[in-house]
Amino acid sequence: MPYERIALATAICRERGVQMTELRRGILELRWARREPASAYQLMEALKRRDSRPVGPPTVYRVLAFLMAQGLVSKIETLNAYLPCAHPERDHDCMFFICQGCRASVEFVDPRIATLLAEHAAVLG
Amino acid sequence: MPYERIALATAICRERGVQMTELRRGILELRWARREPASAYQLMEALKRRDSRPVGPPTVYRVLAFLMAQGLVSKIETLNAYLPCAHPERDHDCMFFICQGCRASVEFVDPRIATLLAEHAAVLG
DNA sequence: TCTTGATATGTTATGTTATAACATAACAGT
DNA sequence: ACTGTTATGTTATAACATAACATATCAAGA
Repeated sequence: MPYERIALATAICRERGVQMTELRRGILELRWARREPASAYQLMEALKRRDSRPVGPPTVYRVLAFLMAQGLVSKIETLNAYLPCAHPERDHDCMFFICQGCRASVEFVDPRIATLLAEHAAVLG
Repeated sequence: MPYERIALATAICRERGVQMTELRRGILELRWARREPASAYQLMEALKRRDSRPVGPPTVYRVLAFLMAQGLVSKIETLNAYLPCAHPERDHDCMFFICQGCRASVEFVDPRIATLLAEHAAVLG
């Protein structure tokens, strides 16, 4: 299952003319490997453990920025942590619930909410 | 206008049996003085300039935590910054738009969104 | 008004998250 | 191979936040 996620992500990048590099794939794989949000520094540690290739914070943040730009991961601002995004192929206004007990996450999408937000935005400016 | 905000906040605290101290009032006033979100460290600087009373980060964060608990300010997670909350008397699921150009903020409330979120939460667990 | 327990603030140090600035490497098309 | 673009490495530091412990202030009863 994680493999299919990676294959899909790779295909999407190909189609968009951006590069799914080994580093980016590695971090995306790490992200799909666990269900809990992971911080940039946790991912940095995990990557070092897995590949014994040390990377610095800027590298990790750049990769996360790229993956977010492609809709492959989302940042959970309240946790300063990152989650993989289940539907990168669609334009995504996805939202997440995070269990306060076990930190597990569930993604969902509701266009009605986006519509309501857009209405407010239109009224307010 | 800001004065009324402070008076209302003070009354609310009184009613709830919690203390609206000088420090807390000072930070809340600073928050109402500007329309843009302000970070904890910016508030710390502003307070020092105004009162020439230096306070440390823990103090500021504690005051912000208190004000948030009372519904008097909200944290904008994407900015690590804080905004005063317009309706502390009501139980508040308020949301904000922040202008990416000028950083001005507008608060709004929409119970329909809260309802939709609650529905999803119920379905998902 | 003195004591006392609770609440609030001060202080020091450090932990955590994120980015600026600049150097090097890998890649894609010619 | 050459060259412009994209990606990554490296060093240092900025920005945000809290742990742990000390002191002060308040509120209410003896």
